[in-house]
Amino acid sequence: MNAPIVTPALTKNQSLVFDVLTRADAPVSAYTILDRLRDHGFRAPLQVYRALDKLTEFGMIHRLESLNAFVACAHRNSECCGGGSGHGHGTVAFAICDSCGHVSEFHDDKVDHRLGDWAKAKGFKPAKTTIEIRGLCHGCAA
Amino acid sequence: MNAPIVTPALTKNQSLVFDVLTRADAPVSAYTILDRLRDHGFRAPLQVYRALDKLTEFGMIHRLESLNAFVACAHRNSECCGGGSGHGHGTVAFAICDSCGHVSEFHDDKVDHRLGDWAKAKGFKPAKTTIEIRGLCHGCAA
DNA sequence: TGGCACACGTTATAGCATAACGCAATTGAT
DNA sequence: ATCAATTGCGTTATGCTATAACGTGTGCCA
Repeated sequence: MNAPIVTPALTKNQSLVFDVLTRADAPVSAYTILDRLRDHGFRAPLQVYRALDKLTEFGMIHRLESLNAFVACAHRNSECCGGGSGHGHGTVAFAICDSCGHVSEFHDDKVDHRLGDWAKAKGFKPAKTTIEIRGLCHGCAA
Repeated sequence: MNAPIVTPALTKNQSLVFDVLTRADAPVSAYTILDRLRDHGFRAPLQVYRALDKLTEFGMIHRLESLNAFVACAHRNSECCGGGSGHGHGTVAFAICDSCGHVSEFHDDKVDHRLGDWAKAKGFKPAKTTIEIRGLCHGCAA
């Protein structure tokens, strides 16, 4: 059932954007990505957004809705997030430190099932689920 | 003019904004609220945002992060969402129909505890948790 | 070799949110 | 009463986030 997780061949722009995200230790906004890629020829937001769209579609990055920013998927190589077709496992949750910006990505089957059960009971067809916990990480809560 | 519902005494602007949200059958953006209140003297986004901030603080409305829009709290009169001080029950989740825009607000203790347990295990101190399921409601999924 | 799909580049515009200033009304302790 | 602190209000200006609409180039393959 598992097609090997073929990382699709990325275009130049997609690689550049993905690189910025993998190097970052915190979420990065689209416009910050743009600024960091000006030296590589990026001039307009659309160049960034188009790459972000594709990378999201590939399941290689995530958008943090409460931040309007993006992170590389933490579950490298495992069938974490699923791409366009055969989704990996379900929803991913994020714990975001409001102080240092660090993001922990995790998955919880029980939460997933619980929300799925609610949807089933209501006849709601989920397409994408967002779970984001804002707060203070262990280090910053000290 | 309609007298506002009970709850904390609202200022005029807060009442007007809250009214717009209670009348709406779908989430409303700040700028849409602004447009709907021009006849009542609203001229600038800040008038809306300031009211929204307060209403959020009072627990009377919710912000939908994945939509950049706002809804009135569905749990009228019960101490659902908690205000500045004594919080009502925990996190609220939303199911948002991408077709008709309808939003169902619900709460699930198990999900709440589960996420709480994760946080406790990691030493993460949650401040605000967002759970939003985008998809198609029963009627629209037909 | 013509049509298609897709990435790319550019300009312009739309939509969301806050900074910084000053004024007015309220409260509440002196 | 009066002053000071607080809070809400209004305005202008600005910044950040995202997409529309147009056209170009390239590779594929029927």
